[in-house]
Amino acid sequence: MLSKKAQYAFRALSTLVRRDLARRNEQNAPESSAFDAPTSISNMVQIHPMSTKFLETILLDLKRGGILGSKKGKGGGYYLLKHPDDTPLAQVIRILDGPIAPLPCVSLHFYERCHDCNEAVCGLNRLMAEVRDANLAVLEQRTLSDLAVHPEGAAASA
Amino acid sequence: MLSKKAQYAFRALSTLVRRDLARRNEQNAPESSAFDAPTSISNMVQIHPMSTKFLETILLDLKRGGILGSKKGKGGGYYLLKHPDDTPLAQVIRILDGPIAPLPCVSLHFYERCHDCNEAVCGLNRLMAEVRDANLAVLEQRTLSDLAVHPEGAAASA
DNA sequence: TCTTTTTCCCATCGGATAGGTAGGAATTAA
DNA sequence: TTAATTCCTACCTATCCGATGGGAAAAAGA
Repeated sequence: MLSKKAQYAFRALSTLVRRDLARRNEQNAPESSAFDAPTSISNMVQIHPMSTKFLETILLDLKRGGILGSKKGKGGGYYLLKHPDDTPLAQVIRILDGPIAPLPCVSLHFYERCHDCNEAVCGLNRLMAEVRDANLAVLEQRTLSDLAVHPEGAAASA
Repeated sequence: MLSKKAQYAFRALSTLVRRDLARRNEQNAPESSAFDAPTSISNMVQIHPMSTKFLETILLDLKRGGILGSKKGKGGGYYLLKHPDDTPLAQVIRILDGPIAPLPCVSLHFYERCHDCNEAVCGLNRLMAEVRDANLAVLEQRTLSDLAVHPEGAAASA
């Protein structure tokens, strides 16, 4: 299960993505994220109500994780460092929740040796690697852009 | 990530599966699990070293979950209620760790409404349902039998 | 009947983690 | 100078994870 951190992160990111895509559209500037339109925490909380302080720590994590940039002071806030298409959901989850794999011994980014089994012949290892791959097939393919897409062109936000 | 409970469960189950399959093979009795060959906790711990007391609670969970049967007293122990082919890994995980889905609002067996989003238009909901399906494609298909299979006919256990 | 071996049940416990809060320093724009 | 913002450190509380202890109940064998 995703932690609250990851869930809130996706909420906040969906706001940033929608703004980012809208700006690109109106400015007809498909390349490189601009640094001029940061969104403040208080702004994000207005759109998706949640604890301001908690969101603060989450956005800091996303910044340290290389997904967001920030601008301090009046008019400051956070912005996407890359095009939404270029940040897979897997990256967000790894930053906030750690490993995606169901076992440390099959994790790609957080590997830890399994001390009481031989990985080459361990049935569980092999099966959980399958599960990991099934997850990654979705989470590395889907990106922040997909967060903002609504199937039937519905208007409400989420 | 799987809990230790689930990991230990799979270890213990792999012992039961191997015994079960071996017995079926030598007795040439393909139908219905026999009730005459229970394996005790102390026996399982000898094969896969772990806390006896902890394994006790795990096996009790598996029994309540409908996977194992038990026999008390001298010569007693636990045994599979069904053919190993007929217990998907998903069932084991649900008993010990709860939901497989990454969010309660996309869980099939542990569904909980998502109070601050409209599921019909929530981008995250839709994406996490994809993740859930990718997981289930493996975990409902693979069974206890797959736990006991070693790819290259290696001899060591795991 | 008595003893041994087992499952079964209930209570507890220490440490870690999740989720969230508090207070203030540093930076920036107006 | 002031107001708005990010940034940083520390803390807090409740829950859960992993594990243990002490028996009661059942069954088999001597």
